[in-house]
Parts: sequence; C-alpha cells; structure tokens
Amino acid sequence: MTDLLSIARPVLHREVVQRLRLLIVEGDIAAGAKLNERQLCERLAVSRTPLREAIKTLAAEGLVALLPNRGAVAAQLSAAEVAQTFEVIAGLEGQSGELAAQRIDAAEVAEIRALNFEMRAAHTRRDLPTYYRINAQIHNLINAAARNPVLTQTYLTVNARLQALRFRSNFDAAKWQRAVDEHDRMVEALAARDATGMRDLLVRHLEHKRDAVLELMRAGSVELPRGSRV
Amino acid sequence: MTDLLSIARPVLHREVVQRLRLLIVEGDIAAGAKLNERQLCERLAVSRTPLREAIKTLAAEGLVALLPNRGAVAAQLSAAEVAQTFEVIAGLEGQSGELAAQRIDAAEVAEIRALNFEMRAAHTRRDLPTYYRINAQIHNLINAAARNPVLTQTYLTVNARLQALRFRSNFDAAKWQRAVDEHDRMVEALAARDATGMRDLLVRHLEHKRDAVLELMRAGSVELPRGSRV
DNA sequence: CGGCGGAGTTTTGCATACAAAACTGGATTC
DNA sequence: GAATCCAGTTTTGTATGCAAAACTCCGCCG
Repeated sequence: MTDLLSIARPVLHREVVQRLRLLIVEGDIAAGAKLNERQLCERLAVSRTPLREAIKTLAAEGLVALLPNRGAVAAQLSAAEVAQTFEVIAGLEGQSGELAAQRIDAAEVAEIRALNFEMRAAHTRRDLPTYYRINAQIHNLINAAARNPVLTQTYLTVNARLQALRFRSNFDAAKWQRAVDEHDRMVEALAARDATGMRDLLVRHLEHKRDAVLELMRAGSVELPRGSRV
Repeated sequence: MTDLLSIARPVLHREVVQRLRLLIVEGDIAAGAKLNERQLCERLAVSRTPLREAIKTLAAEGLVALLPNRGAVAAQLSAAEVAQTFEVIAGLEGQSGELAAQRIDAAEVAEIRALNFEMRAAHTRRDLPTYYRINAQIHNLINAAARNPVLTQTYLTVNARLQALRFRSNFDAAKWQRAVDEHDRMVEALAARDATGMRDLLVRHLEHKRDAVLELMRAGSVELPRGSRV
C-alpha cells in the first residue's frame, strides 16, 4: 500500500493542518483570534490554497469557526459549550475505560501503572507540565486499549477543542490530589478488569475536571468570549 | 449578528459540502468510488477551489479518504470499521438516551410517542423508506432532548459514515419486529424518565443494528471493499 | 506470450490572479 | 459632538494557470 510512502511524502495542506492545530491548541493563536490568511501564509510559508484547505479541515473538527465572507477565527467556547464538550468527553472516555478493562493486556496495564507512578512523582514535585504530559499519555493508552480506532479518533477530535483551555488551568491542591487518587483507582480497576468500575471512575473523573475548568473560567483564569455571560 | 444573513448568503464551498455529503450518504457516489475533481466540478457547476475545500471538510468528517497525490475516494468501511463505528454510536446514543430521559419535556415525549405510532404503521405496511425516515426522526428527537449540541453534532458526524450502509440494509421480519419492540420500550422508558433504562435500551438497540448490518455485509447485500477479507 | 518501459495524457497539488465583500478613516451633516 | 456616508484599502472567495505526480497504452524485449 501507499501508506508507508505517504508518510515520507509531505503533502502541504496536511502539514499545515498539523501546524495550525498546534498553534491553536497550544494557545499561540488565542481562542477567538482572527485567522488572517495573508499573515498565516507568511508565517507558514505556504500559499493561500493549502492554508484555506487546512482551515476547512480544522473547521470540521470544531477548532475554528468560519464566518461567511469574514474568514475564520480560532474557536471560542462559552461556558455552556465547555460543559457540553466535557459531557461528551466523559461519555467517550467512560466507554474507552469500560472497553479497555475488557480488552487490555497485562503489558499495557503494567505500562499504565508505571506511568501512574511517574505522574505521582510529577505531582509530588508540583511539576504541572510533566503531570499534564503523563496524564495525557495515560488517557491515550487507556483509549488505545479499548481497541477501537474510531472511538480513539472521535475522542481525540473532540478533546482537541478543550486542550487550549486545560493547558492553562492550574489545579488547586485539593483538586489535584483528588485527580491523583482517581488515577490510582483507575489502575486498580484496570488490573481487576472491572469494566463498569472503570466507566464510573472515568465519568466522575471527567466531571471533576469539567467542574475545575468551569470554576477557573468563572474566576477569569481562562479566557472567555468577550462580552459573554457565564 | 450576521448569523441570520449568513443563511441567506450562499457560500459556495459550504453548499458543495452539503451537496457532496448527500451524494455520498445516499449512495449516488458509491463507497470506494473515486472523486474526480474535473467531473465533480462540471456536475456541481463550481470550480476546483471550493470543491477541493469541500472535500477536505468531508475528509475531516470521515466521509471521504484522501490518497496523497491520488485524490479522494468515498469512504469504504471494512466490516471491522463498521463494527467499531457502531460501538461508538452505541455509546453516543446511549448517552443521548440517558440524558434525554433526564431532560425531556412532556411535549417531546408526546411527539416521540406519536412518531412511534407512525413508525409502527410503516412497519405494518412494510414501508421501509417511511420506516427509516421516521426512525431517524425519532433518534434525532431523542438526541435533541439530551440538550447537548456538541453531543448531537458528534453523533451526526459519526452516524453519517453509516448512513450509506443502512440505506440499503433490508431487515428480515424477526429483526424488524424486534427493532419495533425496542422502540416501544424506549417510549415507555422516556415517559418514565428512566435514564439508565434508556441507556441500556439504546445500547442494545444499536448492538442489534450492528449485528444486522454485519450479517448483511457478510451475505454481500452491502458493498464491501474489493478484495477485503471479512 | 507475458512482462517492461517510456512517451503522451490526465489528474492532482499548489500558486496566483481577479472580483466582490468587508473594513477603515476622515469629511460631512444634523 | 455623534452619527453617517463614501472613497480607498484590505481581505475574503472563486477561478484559473502551471508544474509535478500518476495513469495509460502501445511498442519492445525477453
């Protein structure tokens, strides 16, 4: 098949999708900011055609919003939309957890257990960036263990919309401790192949994350749409 | 705001997305068929730029696959991918049902109950097209009652990939009867605001649909990727 | 007779050109 | 002084042009 070759051969609009997605997810392009085509063309050193194709892709993913005849802006989620998105993510991760508990193998459990220790180390050091990185790795491994690429893809797409928010959210100590405890219980549930337990754990874990993010949004630590009412 | 105006003002690439999506979902463009740009340009009477932008959008939705330097083809799901997609849909609809039972109002329950009677009429007449149409309406209403636009959008996007398949799948009498019974029980569960009952019903309903479609695929009633092994 | 190669054609991918819509800023009017 | 209107500019949306990759098909060679 051409799949192996297609990795080697760079297709411009595909590259642009990835670069742009990173710019938005990592906050280099702020939520709500206008995507000026000419500017981005210079920045990414491509012409408008592949750039516009990439923007359409990201619009379908929900990372940018298209304003007819007025271009595109990086998506700006209202508090209600954030809550709704977390609700969907909770369902997707809950299902991932349930399936993972049924399908995971011993090596994967061991790897997640190891990562969980690393994450606890990061928590102990109050090293938030490392914590986030390992946290994402663990959730991705759980997802992979569900053995459902469609589920994984759906999860990644919806989750990307929240990345920009979570990237900046700082935990308070109590909430952070609770999250760490929840991860401990997830490792136990996975080891015990407790499918419904995993589902419940993940759903509640995500509800807590949602509450934490919403609280920060209300406190103004996370940018909100200008003029929006929470 | 410009939202009301933006409906009136046709933006070409947006129109093309909708037209193309219909062509694929309704099977006018068969699964696996190549999307020749020049041909489609003539057919839709647009130039290649908006067409290509539309194709990128549909690729992000999973309705077409992009082959680097070789254009795009209408998505062709293997049996495994169909099973995985149904698994995701089951999770999404299960969640929709659970939330709908919590949030639906009396008028919506009544409307779904009415539609269910219409659907039973169509079943009695063995009128499959009408049955499908009303079935989709009911599922969309349940989704709407969940009061989560992100969930609805995610559901619609993932579900579109299966539309082309289900459009042709003919029920055998027993499976059809079972589906009708399941819908009856959904109406009861909704009326009783039984959230977990709704979830279970919908998950099982979708599992049954999945099995029916997979069986048809194995029997060859639904096109499979050429040369694929089920 | 089957496989291979290569010139010609087609198709894709990207860049650019052009028209229309939106924005800007300043003069004008009430 | 504030709102309005209009010309100039910018920006978006679409069409077209051009180069490179892929495909086709026929002749050639083994």
